[in-house]
Parts: sequence; C-alpha cells; structure tokens
Amino acid sequence: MLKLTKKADYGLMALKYLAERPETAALSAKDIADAYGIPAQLLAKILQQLTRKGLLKSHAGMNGGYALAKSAGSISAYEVILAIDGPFFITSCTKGANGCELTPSCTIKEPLARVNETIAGVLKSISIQDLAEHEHQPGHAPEPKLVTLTI
Amino acid sequence: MLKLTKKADYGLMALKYLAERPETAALSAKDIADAYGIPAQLLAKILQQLTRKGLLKSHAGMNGGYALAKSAGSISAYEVILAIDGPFFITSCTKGANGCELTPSCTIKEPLARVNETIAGVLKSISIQDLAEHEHQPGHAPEPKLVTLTI
DNA sequence: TCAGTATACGACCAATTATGTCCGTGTTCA
DNA sequence: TGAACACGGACATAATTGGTCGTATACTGA
Ligand code: SF4
Ligand code: SF4
Repeated sequence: MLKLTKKADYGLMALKYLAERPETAALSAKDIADAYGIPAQLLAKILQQLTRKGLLKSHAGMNGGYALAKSAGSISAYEVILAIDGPFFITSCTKGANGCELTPSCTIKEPLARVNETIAGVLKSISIQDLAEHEHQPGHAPEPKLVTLTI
Repeated sequence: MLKLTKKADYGLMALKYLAERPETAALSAKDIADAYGIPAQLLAKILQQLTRKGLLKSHAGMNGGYALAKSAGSISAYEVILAIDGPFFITSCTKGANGCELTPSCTIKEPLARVNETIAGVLKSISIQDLAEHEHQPGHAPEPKLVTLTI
C-alpha cells in the first residue's frame, strides 16, 4: 500500500542516469538497463511511455536511444509517476468512473483529497536534477522545500 | 500505486465514526459497517487489528463493541495505516529483508527515503480529530500545517 | 542496398497483493 | 442458557504488478 511501483522507480532511475550524462547524445534502453540490472525489455517499455508523454526524445537506429526532452530541472518526479502509472490518487474514489461505491456515504474523502494534493505537491517539488545532484560532495547544503497541508 | 488500501480507508472511517460519538460506551463492528455499507466481517477484522495495536479498546459480550483507547486528537492517520497495513514505505527496499535486489546499485533510494519520511510526516500530522472536525461549520478556518522536505 | 541496431507496441503469462467470506471458539450479560 | 458480541485462522477470489515474447518499423553506416 502507498508504494511506488517498480516501473516508476525504474523510470526515475533512468531519467537520473540520463541527467547525469548530458554530454552523450543518446543512450539505449539496454545501456541503462545493464547499468542497474533492470530487465531491459521492461525498461524499454517504460522509456517508450515517457517518450509518448513528452519527457524523453527517442531515436531509432544505430547509436540511437533516448535523451531528455527538457532540462533535468524542469522534470518533476510527479510527471514521471503520472506518465508511467497514470493519474495519481491515494484513494480509490476520485478516479473518474470506477471509484469505490460508497463514495456518497463516505465522510473522509474530502480530507483525504487534501492529503492527496499535499503528497502530489511534494512529488511536484522534486526534480530529476534534485535526484541527480544529491550524492555529490558532502559540503553542499541542500535547500529544504516547504509544503503546506490544510485539512 | 501509491494508493491507500481500502482496509486503511475503512479503519479511518470507523475511527472517525467513533470519534464523533464520544458519548456512546461502545459500538459494535456491525453498527459501524452498516452505517457506511462496509462488509461487516472485514471491518471486524480491521477493528481487531486496531485493538491489538492499542488504538481501540474492545468489549465482548452483549452491548459490547469498540471504543477509542485514546483521545481522537492523539491518534494520527499514520498510526492507523501502520496498524492496518504494516510498516510504511513507498519503495520496495528499506523493508527489512525482502526488498528489491538492486538496492546496492540503486542511486535513488536515499532521496526517495526522504520523500518517504516527508509523506509519513504529513500522515503523522493528521489526527482522527482533524478528520472528524472537518465537515462542521463553514466559518471555522482550519489551521494549515507545515511540512518540510529536504532532498 | 543491406545487415545490424534500435525503438514501438500489443498480447500474454506469472507472481503478488488486496479484498472479502466462512467457520469455529471464547466472552459477557440479561 | 442463549443471544450478541469479539477473536482469529483458513480459505477463495479479484485486481494489480512485474516481466516476457513476438513482430513490426525506423534509422545508420559500411
Ligand atoms: S469514497 Fe471514501 S471509502 Fe471510498 S475510496 Fe474514497 S475515501 Fe475511500
Ligand atoms: S533499491 Fe532503488 S529500485 Fe529498489 S526499491 Fe529501493 S529505490 Fe526502488
């Protein structure tokens, strides 16, 4: 419960990997998969999804592969998760048609919707660049981000 | 992905229901289940779990049922989710033994652990009382809570 | 031009998890 | 004593996730 799928996980890793290598023109799905031990075909599908959503640019043929479509700083973790796993909701209601059938009697969906928004906000405030920058030198103080939650 | 289980959902609803009725000595699982249309036996098991974790007090026999073990203000949504669904992690690693096998090569687990902490913080800052108070009068300004995220 | 390398995409399968039911046991009270 | 309740394990089923396969298509460079 409340767990990121591995697909989203893999997607984030791949984007981070690309963000760390801005000099290379393109990296193939296999290259990235091998670097981490991710199933190559699965990662390929994930990268294809990200391409369709406009987060990556793809290039077939020899020396082809994927490259970031935008700057690493302008891609948020939220976008990635959204692209891979679809709309982001922590509850089963709110997702259009097929929600849970006790939505009318439910009294906690509004508060939970706020929580949902807050978590989405957290995810939106994290960029691929944040992930890539992270592990560098010990002396760099990462700037804290603030998120507001109103029940 | 990143979705609350219905069990946790039901648990929160039940606790809120109890919090709104502090006068009654105890309410049976069936009472609460009927009020919302939740499967009674399933809710019963959830309430039993919450009892084992010390969030509820139970009383068998006629006119028995469940009551809050603590004040509604001192029970956080985090505790409830923890009691029902077990340890709270957004990633597959960090959960003791059986995590994902690419933990050593993974480069995003530290940042994600911070995100995990942040989300846990959000959940911890929400009490059952917050849920119960919510829908009252329109004029009451709910106080916003602040959560800090440091990548 | 053609072989090799790569993406694109849908169908399919296996493993896991979530959801819910059944049933027998023990407890309390009128 | 019996009705109404909690307790808890063992199922059964549905939904989701994680992963594979096969094939078509696109691009490159020798
Ligand atoms: S309606 Fe209530 S019970 Fe149903 S999914 Fe939404 S929050 Fe959960
Ligand atoms: S180790 Fe990395 S890939 Fe594996 S679960 Fe943790 S964050 Fe995800």
